[in-house]
Amino acid sequence: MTPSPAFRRSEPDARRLSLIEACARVLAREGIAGASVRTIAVEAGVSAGLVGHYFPGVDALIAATYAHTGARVDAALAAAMAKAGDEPHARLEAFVTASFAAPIADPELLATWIAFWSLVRARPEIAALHDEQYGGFRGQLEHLLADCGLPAAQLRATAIAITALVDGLWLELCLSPHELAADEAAAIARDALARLTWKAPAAG
Amino acid sequence: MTPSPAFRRSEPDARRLSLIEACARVLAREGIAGASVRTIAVEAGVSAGLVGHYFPGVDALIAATYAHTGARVDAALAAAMAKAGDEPHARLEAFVTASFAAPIADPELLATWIAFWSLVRARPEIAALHDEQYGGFRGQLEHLLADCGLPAAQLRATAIAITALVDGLWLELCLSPHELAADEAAAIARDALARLTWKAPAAG
DNA sequence: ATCCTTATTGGACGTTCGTACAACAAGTGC
DNA sequence: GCACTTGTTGTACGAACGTCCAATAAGGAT
Repeated sequence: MTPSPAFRRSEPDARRLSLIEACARVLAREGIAGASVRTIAVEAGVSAGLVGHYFPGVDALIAATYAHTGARVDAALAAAMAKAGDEPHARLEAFVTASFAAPIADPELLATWIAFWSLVRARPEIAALHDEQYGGFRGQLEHLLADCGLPAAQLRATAIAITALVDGLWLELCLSPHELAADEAAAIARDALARLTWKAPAAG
Repeated sequence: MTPSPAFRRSEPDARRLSLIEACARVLAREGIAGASVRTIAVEAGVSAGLVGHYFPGVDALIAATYAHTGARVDAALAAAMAKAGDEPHARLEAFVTASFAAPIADPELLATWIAFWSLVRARPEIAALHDEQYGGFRGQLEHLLADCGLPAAQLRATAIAITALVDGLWLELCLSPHELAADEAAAIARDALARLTWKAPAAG
């Protein structure tokens, strides 16, 4: 009979990915405080030593997990926009409301995201990733707003406001899922988007 | 000559408070991962063992720090509202924009706040504090909105949107202070508040 | 079948963690 | 000046931490 192997070799890229996904799950479940090399390794079903084989340190694994998660979000947003067609307003609304539908509105993903936020101040490499992610998001938003005819002078402030709204709704969606559901968050975002992108009222 | 004392006794309440404040500073500087008993004790200028004398464990100290920080925010908001007088719209605007002025717009306070957010999912007692804090904030907001004549049917959604906006702006203020300044955040919040509280547009 | 590459394991290392506790000493009442 | 309370220190302990590395073995190549 064939002796059952004690472990199975993986393609380096596949193993790398499985470690990243395990790291994301641990971050979502236990937060940054519980994301130790051993915990992540157990979650991935491998030995602790293997983490060192694929990443120079646990910090690098966490940073890679951030980058991977960010790419997932970007891809989901791009897909939602592509699905919305060519009409600028439809694309803008799709871009914003996609944050409150699968696969982005996943509590696990949001919890992972919050764990990253908590690292930005203390870890410069995480801060760099954040600036890149946030800048990309706001840049796309400004472009979409311009396509919708928003005056150039209002692009920055409006994009910041919408980004803040989305992030804030993410927060509550994740921290108090019993208080706020994804579909309600989507409705709130849709309404707020319409109000924030209307012609400026006469100053009073 | 008088021998200089090796240490100074403090009133229990004063020492307790100094430990809480030291904990907040550590959370702001290093995040939750760096908030160990020893680090906090050094920050407070006492020995590590003293923490155990005042709190049953480091988790309790962190929870107490959350409660204390929340009370500080509440007090600052109440003060800003009181200063605004009796006119409902002025009170509402003061309540919202106070989040972007001293003492709330302090990067240290915001960093501490983010550290708490990262704990909500993993620690039930922190989740309870969060629900209380968030509920209180939104409750006050709904009350102010009602005073401003907003229809009852829109109170909840509008309060959630404004809270999300404030939280999202806090986030960016703290994570990318070089990208977003407090006064710009205040201006964005003021404008968004006006737009979000206007009469609903005709659908279409 | 044998060799070779290298993914993978498991244990060792020094450090830091949270907690407990006996000893010490500061301040108060007498 | 003495006793007493208790805030405070320092240390000790086991557990968990990140990292390193020699030994092992899986799977493809020949």
